[in-house]
Amino acid sequence: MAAAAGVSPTTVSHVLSGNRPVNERTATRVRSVVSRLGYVPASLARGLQAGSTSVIGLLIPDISNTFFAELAKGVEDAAHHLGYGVILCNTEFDSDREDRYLGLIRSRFVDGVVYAAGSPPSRQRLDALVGQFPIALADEEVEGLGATLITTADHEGGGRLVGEHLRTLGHRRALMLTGPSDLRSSSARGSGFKEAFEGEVVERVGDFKEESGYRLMKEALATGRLEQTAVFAGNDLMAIGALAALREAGLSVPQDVSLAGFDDIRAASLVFPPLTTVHQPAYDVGHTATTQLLQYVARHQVPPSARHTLPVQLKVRESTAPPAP
Amino acid sequence: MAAAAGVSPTTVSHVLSGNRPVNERTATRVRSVVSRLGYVPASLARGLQAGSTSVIGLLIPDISNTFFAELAKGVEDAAHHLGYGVILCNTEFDSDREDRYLGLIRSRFVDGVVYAAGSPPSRQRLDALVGQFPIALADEEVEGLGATLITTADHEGGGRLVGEHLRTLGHRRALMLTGPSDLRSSSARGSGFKEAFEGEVVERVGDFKEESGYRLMKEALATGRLEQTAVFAGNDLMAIGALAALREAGLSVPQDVSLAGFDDIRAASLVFPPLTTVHQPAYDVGHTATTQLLQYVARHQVPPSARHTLPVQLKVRESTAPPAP
DNA sequence: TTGTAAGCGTTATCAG
DNA sequence: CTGATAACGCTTACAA
Repeated sequence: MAAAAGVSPTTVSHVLSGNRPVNERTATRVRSVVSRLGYVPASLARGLQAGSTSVIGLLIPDISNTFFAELAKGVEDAAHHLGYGVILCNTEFDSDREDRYLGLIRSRFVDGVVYAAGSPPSRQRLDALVGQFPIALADEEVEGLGATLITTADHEGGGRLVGEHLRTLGHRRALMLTGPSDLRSSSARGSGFKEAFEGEVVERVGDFKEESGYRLMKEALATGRLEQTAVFAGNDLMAIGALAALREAGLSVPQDVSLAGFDDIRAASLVFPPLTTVHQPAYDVGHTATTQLLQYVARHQVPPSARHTLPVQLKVRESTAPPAP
Repeated sequence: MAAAAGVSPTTVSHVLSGNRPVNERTATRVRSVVSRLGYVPASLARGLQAGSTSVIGLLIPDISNTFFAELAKGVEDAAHHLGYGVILCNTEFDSDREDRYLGLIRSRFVDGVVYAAGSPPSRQRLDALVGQFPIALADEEVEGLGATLITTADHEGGGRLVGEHLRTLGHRRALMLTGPSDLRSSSARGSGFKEAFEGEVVERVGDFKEESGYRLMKEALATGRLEQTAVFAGNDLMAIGALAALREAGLSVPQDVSLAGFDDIRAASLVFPPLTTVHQPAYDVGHTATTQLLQYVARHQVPPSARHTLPVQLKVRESTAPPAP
């Protein structure tokens, strides 16, 4: 490239970066050759020299889950806006896969990480990174981790909103279909709910997947007549599973039983009946986490501890109603 | 690192790569230092030396669209399986953004690209790349592009399936709410449909977004009584929009009008009534495109022209029925 | 205003 | 069996 323009690589570099003045004639000549040849500086070489890649990693368990897809969009938007690329690390809840990606991170292919795959086995793996590498936890916090940026929705507040809502409607006995008990997001939803509901709550533990909502609901139904008048599912996916089980059992929502979810994924408003749920700002979580992270990454600093809790919103739709008399 | 183990960098490299025999004692010592220090070779330096990054780019318009999210998952799975990472390039249908990402590609940050953002303005931008850079087109082909790998679902066949289905039910007049006319996928669905339907078809052109389905349906309804007994939307999103418009107009599906979509996104089976649609193997499209692409990338070859058309499947649900007598 | 040379952290080649 | 050296393609002192 330099040869083609009859100048040194240095000059080409400076023409392109504007890092030092270049004679206008020379610059023009260089630019014309650059565009004729379609030359673009090799980002690897540049990154090696600069000690940074302008790319961040996004670790999530499942990109086809609309919640994470929204979050990913927020991350990508923020990153793009600040001049960073995003490398997609889909773990499928698989620890081998997560390991591989953590390796990629430690090989300094990325300048920072937005970590949204908070399943517990991740902890030890993360430990090695945190404090030495810029990480922002999104959506899920990881217990016992050192200094980190944390951005989550207000899970506890959301649970509280649902609890109040059902109590106000007149429900006194509720069934909770929770997510994994070792996830803070899951337990926080539950504790918020129980605190506000004040009535009798029976818990069944699932895993945030649709199938577990279905199965748990089936099990609850199998014991005979359902004792509770309301069901609070740990997330919308589980609620949708529970809805199917309820329908199969000939129970109608909300006449026979009220049902509420969490997340407000797109499907929640599409099912019949549309689901009462807690809107979680997935996009904002991703966006905020990324903006926070990059603020430090750009200055070559390891981020400090800080927590951002984003507000949630109760969406009352048609799946909840007063209990049958 | 090398110093800490008392050997040369060369030896460290060989211990880690296994590229040449190393004395077992030396190797053990090196490995212990490696793990104590948590050393991982810098991928940038490695990539610079090797002339490849083991990362591919995935260009899509919108990761929060479930179709693309599924496709992305297929891409990521295939890539991961073959030892590649995926960098997420979400264009938001924005050409500036696409340009930035194409720049990233031309800077050789990636070894290849899966391109699934086939909006027409992309063509000239792609031209500069194709033939010099490994690209696989997924889901959407771009007209007039040179040698490329193309993987799409059988859009035309899918349209045909819907056409036959509606004709068999007894419909003779249909309204088509199409996607952008300059997308092959969209026009192919339409031509397949018209060919098989054999009846009278009125077309209205939208843009594959939910809102356009709603608007187009509204417009059709505004002209007075709907002349057609069946509506074929270019994709499920548009069908869901149309469904809302129909509902608002007091028309019920499928009693008053039959409605079919395309894609079989998750929401399609969740809406009420569940949508008759064409299942498009989004995951497989992504997976196939990536597998094909990497086959050449791994050998440092530019891929030849080849086309893979993946079969689609008609999912008959409750939104279609014989026309009212 | 421009060029030369060092160095970023690897791996391949060539020696020993 | 192991080490020195060059090279990957850039950017940035340092020189001219």
